[in-house]
Amino acid sequence: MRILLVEDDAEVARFVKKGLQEAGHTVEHAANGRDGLFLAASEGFDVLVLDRMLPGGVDGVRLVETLRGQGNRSPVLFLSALTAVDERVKGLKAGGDDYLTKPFAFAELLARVEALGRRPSAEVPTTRLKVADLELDLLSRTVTRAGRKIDVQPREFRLLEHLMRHAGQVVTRTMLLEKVWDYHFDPQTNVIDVHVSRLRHKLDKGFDRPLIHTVRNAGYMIRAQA
Amino acid sequence: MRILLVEDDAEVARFVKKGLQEAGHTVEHAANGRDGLFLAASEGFDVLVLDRMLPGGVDGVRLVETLRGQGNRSPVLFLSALTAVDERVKGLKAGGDDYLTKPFAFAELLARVEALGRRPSAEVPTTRLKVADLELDLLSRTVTRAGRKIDVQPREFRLLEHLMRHAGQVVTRTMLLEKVWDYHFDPQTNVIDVHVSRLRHKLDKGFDRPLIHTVRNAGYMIRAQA
DNA sequence: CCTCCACCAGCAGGATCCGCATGGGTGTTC
DNA sequence: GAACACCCATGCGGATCCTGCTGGTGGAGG
Repeated sequence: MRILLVEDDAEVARFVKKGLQEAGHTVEHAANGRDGLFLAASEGFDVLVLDRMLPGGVDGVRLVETLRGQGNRSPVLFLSALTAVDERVKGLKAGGDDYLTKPFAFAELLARVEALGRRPSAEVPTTRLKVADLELDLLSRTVTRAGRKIDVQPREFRLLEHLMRHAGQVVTRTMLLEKVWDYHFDPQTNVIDVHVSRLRHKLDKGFDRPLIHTVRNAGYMIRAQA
Repeated sequence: MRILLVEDDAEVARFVKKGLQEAGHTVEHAANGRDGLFLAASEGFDVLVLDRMLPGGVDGVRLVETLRGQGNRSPVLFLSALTAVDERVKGLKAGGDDYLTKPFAFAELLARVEALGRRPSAEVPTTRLKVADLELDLLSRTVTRAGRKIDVQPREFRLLEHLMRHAGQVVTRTMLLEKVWDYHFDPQTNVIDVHVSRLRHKLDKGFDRPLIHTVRNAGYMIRAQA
């Protein structure tokens, strides 16, 4: 399960991250709201664990509200030292799904995170993928960036879909050949390069922040951050 | 929102039920696990609020496990006097989605119940159309009849989609020209006839009950009945 | 029986799409 | 700094796929 932890207290963060990883999950950590928002918006996580109070403008509630405004429905668990009922209600009303107060037992945190992750897995067929301002609608087979429609060809669509389903992760050429081309061998040509190039041309042309990134000697990755 | 409350303590039950109703929800109440299970299994609720301890064999955890075993995924909030972390973890692991310990503030219960109800209600866009044993999956752009995959071309797909969206209703040629071909004039040819014919060939060939019906001097209609 | 409407097979034009090769650029290594 | 590996972009050619039209046939309705 891919989990995003946004927590400024380094000690708590280390503790939680370690525990979740030992339970077999993948954990990304951000130390402030701005970074957290960025990651949450650009990559797909199964669960977000947010500190309610965060340094630097963007606190937990603000973060959730922004995400929900963007149509992001990832389940959110708030972690907070604020025990007052009012605070908890505020967090839940803002779009949080659960609220756990510090100090907490790690076993309970884990159980709650897994409970949250369980739900959406009850297959809700994703109908649209989103990375930053780039959206891909599986139903209408439509791609838009910053609201503007972009025409892509079938193969390009499959390629982009695969990249977006693994946003934030490096996708190797071999994986692409398998999943997008159904090739189970090396075609000895640069088919992939060509299609990536064409996608780039259509998606990133005219935008200062490119979304498709090359990872030398590895493959490609799509995400917001440069 | 339809909420099922399973709680043996009459006082608590009255209090919770009243509060939820005042917040605009519909509440059914069962005083023991057996009744609760029966209601939950036979009617559709948006959220289940279960007492962890219940008289008479079927307690909260048992109830959830049974429901989950039946494929019921309704979100569950446990209400319990058992505050031990182990107990909470047990409830969550059994398939519960949240766990609130007594005594609790009603405002928090309400916020949590509404948080639980929020998730699945996020509008589920229709992703597949179905007429008799014919299915059309918008996501994978796939058509199957009686489980067997059928290849259709893009235009045929649009045609079929439009027919199925108006299953049981006559669809005129003019409507089809407008919606499927984006023609706003009469092409003076039998384009439609041809495509309908091709669809028929693919869909109804080999089945005794045809789905596509001609309505003379009117148009076409798709439906199960002959 | 006659007429009109609908059906279907075949055909051919066209457009789309895709993959390859080539030449240029950039980062890396020695 | 030179050689190398990796990656990028563009143009081209081919092949497939798709689509719409024609024209003859069948059947329903009057």
